[in-house]
Amino acid sequence: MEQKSLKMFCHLAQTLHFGKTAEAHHVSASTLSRAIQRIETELGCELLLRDNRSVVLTEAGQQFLQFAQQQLAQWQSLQLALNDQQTQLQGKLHIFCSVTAAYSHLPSLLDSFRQQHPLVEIMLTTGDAADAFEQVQQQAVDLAIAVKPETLSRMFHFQALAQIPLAVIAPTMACQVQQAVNQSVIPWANIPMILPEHGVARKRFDYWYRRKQQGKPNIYATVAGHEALVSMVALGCGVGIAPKVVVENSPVKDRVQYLEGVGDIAPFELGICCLNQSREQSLIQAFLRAI
Amino acid sequence: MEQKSLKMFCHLAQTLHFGKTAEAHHVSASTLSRAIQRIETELGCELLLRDNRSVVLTEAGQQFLQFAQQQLAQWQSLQLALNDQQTQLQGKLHIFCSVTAAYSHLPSLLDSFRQQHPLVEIMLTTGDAADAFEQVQQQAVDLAIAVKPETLSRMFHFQALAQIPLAVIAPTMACQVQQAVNQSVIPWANIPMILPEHGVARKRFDYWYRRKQQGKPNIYATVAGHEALVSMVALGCGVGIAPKVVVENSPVKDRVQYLEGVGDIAPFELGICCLNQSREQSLIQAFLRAI
DNA sequence: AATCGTTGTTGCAAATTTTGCAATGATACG
DNA sequence: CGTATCATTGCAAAATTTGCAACAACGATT
Repeated sequence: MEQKSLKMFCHLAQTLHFGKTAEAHHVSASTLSRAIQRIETELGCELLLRDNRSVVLTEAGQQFLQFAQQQLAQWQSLQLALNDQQTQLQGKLHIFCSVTAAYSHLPSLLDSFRQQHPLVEIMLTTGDAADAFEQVQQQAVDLAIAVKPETLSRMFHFQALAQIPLAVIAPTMACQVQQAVNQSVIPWANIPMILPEHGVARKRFDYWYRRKQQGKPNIYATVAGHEALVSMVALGCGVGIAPKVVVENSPVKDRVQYLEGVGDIAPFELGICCLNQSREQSLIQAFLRAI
Repeated sequence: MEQKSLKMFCHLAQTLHFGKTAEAHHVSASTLSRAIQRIETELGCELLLRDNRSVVLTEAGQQFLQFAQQQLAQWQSLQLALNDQQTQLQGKLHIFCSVTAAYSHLPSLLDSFRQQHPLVEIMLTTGDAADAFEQVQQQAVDLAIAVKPETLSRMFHFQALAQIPLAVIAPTMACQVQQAVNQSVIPWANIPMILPEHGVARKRFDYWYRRKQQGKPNIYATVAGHEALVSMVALGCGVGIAPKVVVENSPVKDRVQYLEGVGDIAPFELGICCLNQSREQSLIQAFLRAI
C-alpha cells in the first residue's frame, strides 16, 4: 500500500513528529520510520532531517510533499470520476451477522445502506458470533457485524456501532430457582447457572461471577447461542446471562425476569468488522461511511 | 510496489495479453492477473474485459490508463528533479566482489562508474564467491559481482556481464601427473584431481567428469578458492579446473598448462546481482545502467 | 463431435515482506 | 546525574505475495 506511505508522509510533514503521525495512522512508530526510510532510499535522498529532538523537512522533502499531495489528489479524483460514471455503486456485498446483532442493529443498518445504494446486492449470512471474524478472515464475507473480542488481530478493522447491555436473567415461573433468587441474600453457590459455552459472553460471565467471591458456580448447563440460553432459563433450569435484546425478542420473554442489583456486567461492544486490507474497496468504504 | 502494478497495467493495456505482459515484467501470469484484480476491487470497477479469447479495455480502464501514465510520469519527473538538484548522485555503495570477478571485470566496471558518478563512495569487499549472494541477501552489501548459480532465488536480480571460460590445468614440471596427462589416452581414473570444494565450480567439475564415464575420480584434494587450486596444480599435486582469468593472473602461471581437447566445460556466467527489492534505489539503478 | 492448444483464473504451500515489541542510543530537562 | 522523550534497529511473528499446478472456457483442428 504505497498510498498509505504517501498519506503518512503528508501527515508527518505537518506534525513533524513520528509518534503522533504513527498513532494517527494506527501503526507503530517503527513502521512509520521504516516507511519513510523506504521512500528515502528509493529516492536516493533524505526527505527529513531527524536530529533526535526535532524533525524538519529538507528541500527534497518539500518537493516530495508536493508530489505526494498531487498523487493522492489524482487518486481521489480518479475514484470520484469512476464512481460518478457508474452513477451508482453496484456489486455484491457479503455480510456476516451474528445472531445477537441481527436482532438489534442489522435492520437499521441495512435500511440506511440500501437507501443510499439501491443497486448493491446484499448477501447476508447469519451464524454464530464466534465465526464472524473467521468468516471475514477467510474472505468468505466482506463485512461482519459482531461483538468485539478482547483481543483483535491487527489484520482487522473494527468500527464500533453500539453497546449491547447484558443482563442476569432468572425464570418467573414458580420453581426452586425462582425461590432462591428471591431471597434477600442470594446464595449464588447453590443456584444452578446456565453458561454461554464460549466466546465473549463466557468471558463476561466468568468475570462477573468471580467478583462475587462465591467459589465455583453451580453449573447446570453450558449452551451455545444466546437464544437457547434464554429458553433454558425460561424453563426454570437456572440463572444465566444474556444480551437484553435477545431477551426482548425472545418468544419466552414473559417467562424470564431481570435480576437487578446483582453486579454490573460490561456490555458487548457491537461493531462492524472487515479486513484492514479491504478498507480501500469502494463498496466497503461506502458501507462503513453509510453507517 | 504499487508502482510496478501501474507499469504492468500500462503494458497490458497495450498488448492486451496477460501472458506477454507477465513475461515482459518477469512475473508469472497469475501474479499479473492478481495485481489487476487488486486494482479492480480497490477501484470497485472492472478495468479489462477478459472473455477468454481476447482482452479489451473498458471505459474505466481507459481512464485508469491515463491516470496510471500520469502517476508514473510524475514519479519520473520527481526523480529527475531531485537528481538534478543534487547535481550528482552521491552516497555510499557497498559492493561485494568474488575473487574471480575481481581479476576479470571489476576494474573496468568501477572505472566507468566512478567516471560517471565521482561523488559516490564505493566500499568494496572481496571474498569467497559462494558468499556473494548471502551478503546481498543480508543487505550487508548493495551489489555483488559474482558467478550465477544454477538456481537463483527470485529474490535476486541478476544481470549478466560476461562469460568466464574455465580450463582444465595440469602442472608443467616433470612429475607423475605431468607424464600421465601426456599420454595419448589419458587414464582419468588414475590421475589425482584437485577439486573446488563447493560452489558453482564444483558443479561444473562434477558434470565435466561424469561425462568421461571413468568411474569415480581420484581425488587428491579439495580446495576452497581458485587461486589455491591453481597453486596446488602448479606444485604437481594433480589436475584441476579453474577459470582462465585466475590462471592468467596467477604468479605460478608458467608452471601450469592448459589441457586441450579434454571435453568442454560450460563457462561461468559472471554478472552483477542485487535484491530485486533494491532495484528502485537510485544509486543501484545508476550502477546497473552504468555497466 | 472429440481432442488439442491457448489463455486467464484459482487453491495452496512456500517465499518474501512488513510489522510491532523490546532494547538502544542520543539528547533535553529537572 | 538521573529521568523522560523520541527516533531507530534487531528480531521473531504475522501478513502478504508469488509461482506452480490444476482448472475452466473456448476456438481450432482432426
